[in-house]
Amino acid sequence: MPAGPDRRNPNLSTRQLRAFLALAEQRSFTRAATACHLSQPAFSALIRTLETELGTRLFDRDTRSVQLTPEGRLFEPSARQLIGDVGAALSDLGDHVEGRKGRVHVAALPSLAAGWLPAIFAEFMKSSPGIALNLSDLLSDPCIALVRSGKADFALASTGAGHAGLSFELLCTDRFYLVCRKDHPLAGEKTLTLKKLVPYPFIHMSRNSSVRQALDAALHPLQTQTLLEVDQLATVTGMVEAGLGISIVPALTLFHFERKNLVTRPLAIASLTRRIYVVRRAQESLSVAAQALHDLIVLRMRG
Amino acid sequence: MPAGPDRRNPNLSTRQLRAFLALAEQRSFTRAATACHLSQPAFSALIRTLETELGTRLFDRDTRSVQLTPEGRLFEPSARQLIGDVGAALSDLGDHVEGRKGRVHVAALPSLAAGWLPAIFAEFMKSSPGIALNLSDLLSDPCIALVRSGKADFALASTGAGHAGLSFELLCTDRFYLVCRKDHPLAGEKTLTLKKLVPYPFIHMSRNSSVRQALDAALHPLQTQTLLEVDQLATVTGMVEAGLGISIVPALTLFHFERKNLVTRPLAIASLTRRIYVVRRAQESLSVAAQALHDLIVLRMRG
DNA sequence: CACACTTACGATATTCGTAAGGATT
DNA sequence: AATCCTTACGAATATCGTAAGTGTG
Repeated sequence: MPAGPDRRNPNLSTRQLRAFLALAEQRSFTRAATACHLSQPAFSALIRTLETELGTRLFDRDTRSVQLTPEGRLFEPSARQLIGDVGAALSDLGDHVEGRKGRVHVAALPSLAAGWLPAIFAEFMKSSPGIALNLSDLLSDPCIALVRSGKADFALASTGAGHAGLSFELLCTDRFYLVCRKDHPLAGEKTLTLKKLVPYPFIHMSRNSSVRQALDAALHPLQTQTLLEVDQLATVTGMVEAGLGISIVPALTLFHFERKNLVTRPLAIASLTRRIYVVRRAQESLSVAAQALHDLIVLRMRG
Repeated sequence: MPAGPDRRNPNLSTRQLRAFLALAEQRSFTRAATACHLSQPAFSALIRTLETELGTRLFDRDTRSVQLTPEGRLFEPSARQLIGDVGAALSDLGDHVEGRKGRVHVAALPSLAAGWLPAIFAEFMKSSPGIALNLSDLLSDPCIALVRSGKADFALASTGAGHAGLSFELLCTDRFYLVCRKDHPLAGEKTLTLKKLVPYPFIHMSRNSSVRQALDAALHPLQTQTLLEVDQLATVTGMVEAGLGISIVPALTLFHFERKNLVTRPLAIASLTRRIYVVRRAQESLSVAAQALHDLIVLRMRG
């Protein structure tokens, strides 16, 4: 027995709908076939197949006239609507694929969000004006949580514990700098070692910040003389500028400390680094827009 | 050069959309292929073709996991909506094709609309409860005009002038009857000839009615003694019953005259007939619902 | 007999399922 | 080793275009 069209799951194609609409408009197989870039018999077969699948004649035709049946007239607005909806969906998808539309949600450490990302965001927004950007400036763990939950496309963070299902790509290794007042004794030291710094009062970031964690790991087992722990780098700036103490911060945060009365000096200590990772969900590709921003970030960082 | 997918007119099929949705739900090529009644490699090719046509990867897959890409997630609601819309359109069309939905607009002569059609309409409405009926009870010319303009599906009328583009199918030949009071001299006549009728005062339908036109054509060149011309058959009934005169009416209108004081007697005069036609647009099929009503009308008239 | 849709038919392209391959756990 | 997706490939199917057929004005 020949397999007839499945009335429950008919296989309808946009070609058939376009052919149907072309014929409804042209009222001529020959002209409609031309419009569809098909030979007339092939076009005729296309219509016949559609009619078979729908289970009804759609056109009354003889050699002299072609016109819609009542059922054809009933179907025409549906077909027009469907073709329009398909076109809209495909156009929207195309816009996203080609970077004209989109949204990227980035989670980034505050130390990156304030100083280093703005220029990149500005560049990206200029080259991709249709793409909306979203930035969550949070500590490392909340950043990673946003990625895990799917709310953020990727994060720029230091790694905490092991995270199954996430991939970590090393973006850069951030070296640390001493920050102190120009009139501080250390400002003129020739070579800076940890031992020389430890005696002075420190202004620290709080212990849950990635800056502090990297620093503590590097200093261990040395103990610093902690004068104050604060949450914001800008507060560190103010405290150091007021002469309350010194601090050690990563290179990417130095823009906070480019001030008249302050000195920043690199610490040539190999172990004293902070690793910044691009964190994303493993086995899941980035959206076109997110990939583009990711690529720009990597390019500007490494290039 | 291989013909790539036309980004402007992509050929998208419901099978592809259903496959996409099945895979998005099942997150497994094997299970989704089974759900789509396809071998797994064939299903895989179907997805690959769809991705090629859309110009983007829709799923991230490896041996361990299958999940939507961001673009796939963007497309999913569209696909779901499209499949739903297609299903709704096809279901609606199917309802019409199978007679569960529909509307039929009939135009019919008043002489048919009052006496003969109601029983047929009642029968049709009972057997096809989902189909809405519309009846325009008008004189022949307006009936035909409704058909020509597309407002009515078909008409039951006598033919007027020649009408290009319309088809006339003889439904029945209506014989004429004398109508008079029981106490009228003609009520007891053995054989009725036109000559015997002519001397009596007549109650006539107005000249633009099909009843009158058929009658005049048959009587010619005889002249009747016209007492009164009225527009409604019911008025004829009243006038004849009041003893003002006699009348000649077609068989299909006799239900108006089934009254205690009246007599109806067939006129065995071959030329005295009225032809009732089914009038419809040539080269245009009737809707399923209209065809069903048409068939019932013909069956009940001729069967 | 001219025009327009349908049917016939061989050629081409697509799609199918089975079987083998490759990657991951 | 087991599982799952991809690739390979011959077979079945569908679709195409050319050419002949058919019916109507």
